[in-house]
Amino acid sequence: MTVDQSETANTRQNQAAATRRHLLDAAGAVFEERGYKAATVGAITDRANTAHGTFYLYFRNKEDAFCQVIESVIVDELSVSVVVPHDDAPRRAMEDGIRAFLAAYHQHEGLWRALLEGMLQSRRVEQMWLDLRRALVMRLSGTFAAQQRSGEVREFDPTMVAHSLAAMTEWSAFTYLVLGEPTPDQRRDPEVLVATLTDLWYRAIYGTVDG
Amino acid sequence: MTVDQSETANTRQNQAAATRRHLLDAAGAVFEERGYKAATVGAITDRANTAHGTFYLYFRNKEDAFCQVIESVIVDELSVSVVVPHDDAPRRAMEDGIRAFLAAYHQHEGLWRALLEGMLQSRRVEQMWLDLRRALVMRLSGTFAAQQRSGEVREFDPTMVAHSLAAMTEWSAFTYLVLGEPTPDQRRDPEVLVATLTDLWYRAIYGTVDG
Amino acid sequence: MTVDQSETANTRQNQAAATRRHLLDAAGAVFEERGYKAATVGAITDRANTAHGTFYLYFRNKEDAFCQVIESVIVDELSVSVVVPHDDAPRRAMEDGIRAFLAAYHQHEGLWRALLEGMLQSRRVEQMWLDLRRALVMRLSGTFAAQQRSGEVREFDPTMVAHSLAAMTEWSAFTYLVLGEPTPDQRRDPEVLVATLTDLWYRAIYGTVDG
Amino acid sequence: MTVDQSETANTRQNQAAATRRHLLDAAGAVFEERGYKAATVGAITDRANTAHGTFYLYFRNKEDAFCQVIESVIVDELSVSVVVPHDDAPRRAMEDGIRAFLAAYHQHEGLWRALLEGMLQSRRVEQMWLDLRRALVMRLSGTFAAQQRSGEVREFDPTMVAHSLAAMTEWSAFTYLVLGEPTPDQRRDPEVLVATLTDLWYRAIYGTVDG
DNA sequence: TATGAATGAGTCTTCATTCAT
DNA sequence: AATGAATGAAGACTCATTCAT
Repeated sequence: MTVDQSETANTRQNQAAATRRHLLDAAGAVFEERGYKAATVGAITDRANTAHGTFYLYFRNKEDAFCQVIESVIVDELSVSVVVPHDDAPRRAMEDGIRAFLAAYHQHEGLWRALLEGMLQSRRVEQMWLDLRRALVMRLSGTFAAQQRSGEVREFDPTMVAHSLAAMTEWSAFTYLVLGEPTPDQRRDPEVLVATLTDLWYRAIYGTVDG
Repeated sequence: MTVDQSETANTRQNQAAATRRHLLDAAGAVFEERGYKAATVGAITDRANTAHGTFYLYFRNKEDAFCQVIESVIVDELSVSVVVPHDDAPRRAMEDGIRAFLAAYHQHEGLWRALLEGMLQSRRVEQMWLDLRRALVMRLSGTFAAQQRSGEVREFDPTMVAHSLAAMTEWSAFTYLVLGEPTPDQRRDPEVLVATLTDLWYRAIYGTVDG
Repeated sequence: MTVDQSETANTRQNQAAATRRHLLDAAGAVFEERGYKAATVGAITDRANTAHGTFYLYFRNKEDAFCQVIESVIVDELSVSVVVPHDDAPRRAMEDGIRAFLAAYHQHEGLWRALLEGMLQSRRVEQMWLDLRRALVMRLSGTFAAQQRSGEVREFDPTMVAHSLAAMTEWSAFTYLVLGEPTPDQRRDPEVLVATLTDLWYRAIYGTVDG
Repeated sequence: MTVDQSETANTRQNQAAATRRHLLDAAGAVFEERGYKAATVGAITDRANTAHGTFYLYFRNKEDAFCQVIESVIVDELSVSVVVPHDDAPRRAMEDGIRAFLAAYHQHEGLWRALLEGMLQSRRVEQMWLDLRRALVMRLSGTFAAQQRSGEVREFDPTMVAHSLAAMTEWSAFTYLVLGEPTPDQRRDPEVLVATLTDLWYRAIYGTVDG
């Protein structure tokens, strides 16, 4: 292969990568705006300034494109939000983790909404979401178990508690940030939710019950 | 109006009521089985043994039918699960309320799933769901506020805590009962979730924090 | 059910039957003109003056429509061409059968062509065609076997001979009538083919070999 | 032109010839497996390990490639099967010719099927097929005419009989070998067909009719 | 009140072919 | 000679909704 061919190949690869990027960005924007079902391939290619058929050069179908969007957009950001407990400031660690998660959520509200919708309509999206969630819950559960072994926290079923706290966090975030609950008219302040959730998490793990 | 006419009218009204009932039942079953989007008017009228067009005599459209189904099926059952605190056994009251809610959920898993889906696709369904939810959260919030005034419980933002605990409960229920999380292979035992949630609720409201 | 309703129902049934007829006729014409693959649902509904969706009220899909066309158009006509041997004039009976078959072919040349094409592209069409053909071959084979038992004709494998004579007849007809072989420039005269085929059939069944 | 250039040119030519060969082989395999319409240019270039665009360096389009495949694969083999009558053993000569034809057919069943399909969808393929066929029929017809002039065989229209016997042979072969008729469940034995066809050919040409 | 035939907008997907490099 | 990214026309099929009877 001559240098010339190599350069040509490189140029083309870059072009292709750019096209893929345009499509992925366009797909992200369209899913964000319209949700899963209402997003159409036509809207994506229009926004990406490519021909309709070009879409199928990079994605098998809409489902595939959606999964790629989620993976490229959400998964990365979410990994930041892993709760890393500091021995000396457990509450602070929790708070940071929750804040990071809510920030990731806030960043792509429409996409989370679309993910929820897609999960209910596509087996593959559901699986992707479940895998994502299970990884988080299991990491959390492992942390709890370790803390139990070292006597830091009381006894409880680490998996069920991790599951429930995770549920509280995601669904609170969704209803509060995306849907504007529980008081629709007011301004959202993510910090209010951070404070509430951190408090509940902390009580759930470290708190004691009087009676 | 003669007696005869009146009787005829009555008969007609009864007929109509029966038809409406058939359609509502059929719609409930179809939404339960297929979800919101995948449910078709044809499937509903087939199951109800009515003509396709009859559907539009009783419902403005699919969205309307879904809302009526939800209202007739879910709302009633849900009202049972309102947490009514007894002064003497607050934990027991909580547990009963949570158990009732999970039971209602368990009863109509497919419908809850469809509700989630419909909420993400139809403004009106979203509104219905939000109204439903807000009523619950506000009732809960009011109870908390009252308990705070009487000194039974510590200080916290009653609305935010109600919102978050409700979120934990519904989303735990959905992921646990409908999606089979967090451990897909095991049998679901609602009581395990009841115990976990009750514990977390109780700690959230009545627990104290050591440090 | 009142008389009025019955009349209404009847009127609608007639309407529907008419629509179905229009679609079937249109489909026949379109398949005749364009062949199987090139025929489109749009072309059919355009010609039938119905909406696109109406097509799917009467046919599951294009394949289904084609099969219905073939069944309504070809099968009937073909049944006429069954060879009914008269004891006293076997050659005349053969000739009449062959002539009838060629006439049926001639009537719907494009449709036969489309049938051939559809058979190669759709499992269901292939099956329909094979069933049609096998019935003919087997009837013929049975006739030959009977004639052998009564000593009218020599010994040979009745099924294989029936198969081969049928093949000669259909493929001769196709290449001669539809494709214009073997001498493309001349006028087709079906009687020439009738004479040739009758002669070959007769020799195959009743002829003797000198050496 | 220097020697060096010439050698380079030669190398290039060989490369090109090799590429063409790869594409032709790949096309043959793909048409054989999938038929005419279902074969895609992409499948061919994939199998040939060339770029998609390279296909159009060697063929004007799919139609052209198919014709070239047919010409390179079928025409050669078919020329073997020409019936060459020996004066002393006419029946044996016929049998050998028929056997050779069936063998050629058997060798490339999928391709014959594709040829039939292509012929019905492309004017140019139809023309190629007709030319091929007409050459055979005319050669046969000429042979018959010569035999008639030398008094070896009876009087008949040599072209029509050649046309009909050819039709019997090809369509028998197709339905028997490719489609598995007339008795789908049994094993195919080409020799059974050879025997049947030879008998019918012989009777058609050399037989006499009693009455 | 009930019927059910008819509508037609809306989407996905495939693939032969082109062309700049 | 070879590449492979891009094109875009074409067609099947679904289904909520309407409306004449």
